[in-house]
Amino acid sequence: MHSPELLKGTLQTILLKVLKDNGRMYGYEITQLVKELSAERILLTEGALYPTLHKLEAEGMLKTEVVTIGKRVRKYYSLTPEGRSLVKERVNELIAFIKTMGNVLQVELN
Amino acid sequence: MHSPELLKGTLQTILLKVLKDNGRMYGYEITQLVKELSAERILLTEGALYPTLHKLEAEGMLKTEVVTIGKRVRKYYSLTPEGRSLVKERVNELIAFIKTMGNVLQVELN
DNA sequence: CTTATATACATAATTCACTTATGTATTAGT
DNA sequence: ACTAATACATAAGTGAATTATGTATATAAG
Repeated sequence: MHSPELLKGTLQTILLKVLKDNGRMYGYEITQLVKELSAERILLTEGALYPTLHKLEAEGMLKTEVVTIGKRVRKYYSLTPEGRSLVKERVNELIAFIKTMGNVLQVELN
Repeated sequence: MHSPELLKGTLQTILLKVLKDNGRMYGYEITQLVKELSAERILLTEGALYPTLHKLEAEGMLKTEVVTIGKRVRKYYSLTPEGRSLVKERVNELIAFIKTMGNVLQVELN
């Protein structure tokens, strides 16, 4: 498990990017995918996940579609066009940040 | 300038690593070096810098030496042996985190 | 010579993205 | 029948940062 402090500031980027790569997904599904992609090292908490999804939706970055499976409700999220621009921005920002850290810490990152 | 949120959790690592690479340094000197190494993209604020240096000192990771230049006081910081182990840990932790992010976001980091 | 900027430290108040805790309800496995 | 997994949501609390403020010396510019 990575230090939660390091995770700070990366949650929006993660959500937007997995939605870009995988089309529409629902909250719980995202937690499972991120868990898998990170080899158990990033375990998204619901207290952070849902409020962030709601926020991105309120900002018009995500749109939702509620689907009922039996008696169970799933809320699918997908990117809006504005969300699509935001992903690129956020991912580039993170890559730039990581490169800067490489320079400051004088380490190779590959 | 990088998003301050991304910086969170990296400050201790930065301080420890520049002290490891450059021997003893004082606070203001660290801010200038980090500014230079990051091409103006990481500007350490005093409100974060000094309390963090004090905390690392209190934990026995750093030792200090006060030097008077004219009427000006400088507080030099350097790593203790325990600080030296901590740097390695912290840098490895950050590298691991960055690799995980690369996997989750499916991006190349070099 | 005086005014602004840079150097150099320090700490208190505030912010905000997260964690932790709690709640509700359905579905599947044993 | 019970437990764990699935699936959502929100309120309370935390802590590392930002912002603001304070003190003081040194230097450059006009």
